[in-house]
Amino acid sequence: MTWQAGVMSRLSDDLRFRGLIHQVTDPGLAGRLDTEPLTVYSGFDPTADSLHVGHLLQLCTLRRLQAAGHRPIALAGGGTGFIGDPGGKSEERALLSEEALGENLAGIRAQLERFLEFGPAQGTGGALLVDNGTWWRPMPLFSFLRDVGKHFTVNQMVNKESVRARLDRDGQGISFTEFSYMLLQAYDFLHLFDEYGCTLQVGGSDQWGNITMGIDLVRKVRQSDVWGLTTPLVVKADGTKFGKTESGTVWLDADRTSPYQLYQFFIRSDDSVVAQYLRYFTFLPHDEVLRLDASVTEHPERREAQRVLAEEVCTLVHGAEGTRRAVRASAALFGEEVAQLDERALLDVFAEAPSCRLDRNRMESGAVSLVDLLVESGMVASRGRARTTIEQGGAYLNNRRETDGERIVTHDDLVAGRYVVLRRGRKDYTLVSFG
RNA sequence: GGGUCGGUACCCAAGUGGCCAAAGGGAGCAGACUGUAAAUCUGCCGGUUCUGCCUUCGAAGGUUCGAAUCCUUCCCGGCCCA
Repeated sequence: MTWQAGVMSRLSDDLRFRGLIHQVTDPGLAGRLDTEPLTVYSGFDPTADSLHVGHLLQLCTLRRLQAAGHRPIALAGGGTGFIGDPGGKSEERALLSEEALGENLAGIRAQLERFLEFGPAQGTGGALLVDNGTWWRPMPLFSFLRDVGKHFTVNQMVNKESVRARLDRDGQGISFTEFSYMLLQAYDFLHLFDEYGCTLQVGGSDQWGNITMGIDLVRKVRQSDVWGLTTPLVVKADGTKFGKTESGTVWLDADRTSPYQLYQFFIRSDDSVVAQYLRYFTFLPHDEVLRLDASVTEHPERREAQRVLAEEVCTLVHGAEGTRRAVRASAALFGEEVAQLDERALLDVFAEAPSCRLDRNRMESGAVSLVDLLVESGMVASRGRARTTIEQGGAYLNNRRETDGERIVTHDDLVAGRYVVLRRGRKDYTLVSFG
């Protein structure tokens, strides 16, 4: 990536416009971001083999920085992932096995590549992916205690919010291992400073304490100034944690959360947060963002901002083709005339939406009732629940409400010769395929 | 190690021999209203072959016609003492 002063000069304005700056360690940082290329890092803990939408803000922020000419380093915590960050959790974390960690790192690596341009060779301006396991594993305990531990007092460590929370909590402790986490993260910054000239760490607002410790360490040991920037905590309209639904985490891995499901997650965003999400998670020009803001105010029923948001994020994460299918599947399912759908549209739906296969012969012999369908497709947990749902009017076959639980599914119900669209409630669809 | 209080359904939390599949709240689900939004109101919220039957109140035994409730042992946690 080439150095473009013109692009970079607008970076701080862009970050401000998008509300991405929660805290900075130095008021002068904004100006610096606009005038000189920096190497910046953000850490990702490999607690699973996929990132989830909770990581989206950091991913997008690094991407913005890179687009403006800075060099991003994604730090995969192969070393710290062994330890566990005590912040944000009320309990001690289970340690990861070495194999699990390796798999997780591989999965995350692939996803990072969707957001950042990794250079052909390190040091040529492309993004870098580094694993802190490479320096932590060979680190002798004595070196750690002498070279890292010596620079911190337990007093300041104990005063960190993340530690306090654990100390104050009755019945919970914090292990020495997790207590050490902040030292590891602080040293990571020093290491990246030494190796790559990294002078900026960005992270979520919960990382503030860890980031400042790294800055202190670099200052003490190298007499150099480095900086930190935190982004706001993303919350849902009700103030709870972003990224979880009733059915669990929204992953960036298509095998865990399909493009359709990701698209649906964002299209359902509340009016009250969509403007914010648009700023955080898309790269649309400011005037387009403002236009969509107005659209929410003037014609909320069009859900234009939600549509654009969902499409943009889905494209970023899964690419144009996956998004096309997600949009098409959504249009098909949420449109009225399921019976009219052609095979091609159904295949898109089948590929994207939750689906299941049932035995055709069983259906042909008249042995599959609506209750069976609901239970066997996994949409409800028990036959009792299925009956309740049907009685309450929450069950639909091919988008037509059915109120008879014993209703038998016949081949007359099939769409395109083998499918049945099952729906529970307003927006929960499953495509059932016979044979 | 001693004392003491406690472990109830997804979470919080009542219940302290029968009227308990177990109050209440939250979460969740469905419906109405809508815009695949929010708010509100209504219903559901252990399973089932459903006026019954089965499984559940930390675990295992026991007392009793009958136990989430009483007894014994054990496991886990809070607090206090050592």
